[in-house]
Amino acid sequence: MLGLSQTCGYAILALSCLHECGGGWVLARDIARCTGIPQAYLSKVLHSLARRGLIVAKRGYRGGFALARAPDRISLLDVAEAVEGEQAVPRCLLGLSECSPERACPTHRFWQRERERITAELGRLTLVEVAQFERQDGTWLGSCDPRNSRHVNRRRSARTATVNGRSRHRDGGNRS
Amino acid sequence: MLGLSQTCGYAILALSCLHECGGGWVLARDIARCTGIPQAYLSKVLHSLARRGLIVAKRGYRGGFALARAPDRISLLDVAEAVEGEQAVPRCLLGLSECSPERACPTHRFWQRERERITAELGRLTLVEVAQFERQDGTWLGSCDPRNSRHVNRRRSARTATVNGRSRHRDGGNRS
DNA sequence: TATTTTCTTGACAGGCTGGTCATGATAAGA
DNA sequence: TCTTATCATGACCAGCCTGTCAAGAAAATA
Repeated sequence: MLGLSQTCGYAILALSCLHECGGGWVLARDIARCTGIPQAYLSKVLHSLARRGLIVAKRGYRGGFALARAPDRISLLDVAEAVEGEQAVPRCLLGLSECSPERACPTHRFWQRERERITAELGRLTLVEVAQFERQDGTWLGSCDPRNSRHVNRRRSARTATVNGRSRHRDGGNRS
Repeated sequence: MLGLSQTCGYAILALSCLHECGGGWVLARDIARCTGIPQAYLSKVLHSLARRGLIVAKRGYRGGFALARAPDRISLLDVAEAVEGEQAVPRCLLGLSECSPERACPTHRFWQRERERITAELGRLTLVEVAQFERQDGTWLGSCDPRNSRHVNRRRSARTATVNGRSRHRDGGNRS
């Protein structure tokens, strides 16, 4: 099947959800309800995004997740590589391990071009474009706003933890 | 991972190998040796290609496999759909089940265009183009000629069973 | 310090993909 | 009819992806 994994789709939905909240800690539970992703699985996806430094996590009372950097600096390619590893867009369309310019598969040249187009587009699309898309069309899948949830942290706490605006960038690093 | 399955790559290698033999029954064992595909697994791949009518199989002494129709009428898209089902190039890049024009994911429009390009190219590329590619570059992975193998059927038997030139088209149908 | 809240993480399960092995079915020829 | 060559197919396995569950660790607060 020629496509990214479902987990990658989940990751983009979750990040977009965090972006929509405009900074502040958002509970995994609320992201799950907002996006429809199974919560237990979402926890693992979020964890892998945190490990790759795309988001930061805070445990305990009034904890949650937040973007680790500005939304225009998180591309869909970043997400794909965080979730699926470096080879999210593989070199050989046919999945042949020893396909190279010297020893190529028949789709090699075509896929080389196409791969560049796809990689470039995934690199260009950031969470900002995703949000714009949503506003323009109103068709985005995860359009429920987690801030309207009864479980979400109060707005004032969202101001305290200004994650996007830099200030706690280095927090993402010191994890075991 | 954004790519077709390895099995699909196997299928294209195997079909190309059959085409290179220019008609006549080729043993699964020889295709396996020529392409490097594990023989037991190749058997299953060939079987699924036979079920979809891309090749014909003959059991018993001097049996083997042969293309069921002319090589320029077997596209890579045919192969992908035979092996991976109709949705070889899925509608949603992110694998989201409910992604549609009314309720879209952020990559929807981009992927719609890209999907058409890829599908068209896979539909255009047939076994003939694959063979041309091989001749031009000499880089094709499965370039060992199974006819040079000590196990292959004698050339005279290859003339007997002219599969490509029509004549036994209907054989593919009557299987339980 | 005890409690509550929340993320973390390991165990596990089901389905799919890639792969192996053994047995059965069938075709040709002696 | 017997033998041999060959494909067909079911059982099985390992690894990955998706998903669930539960116990553990950490942070805030009373």
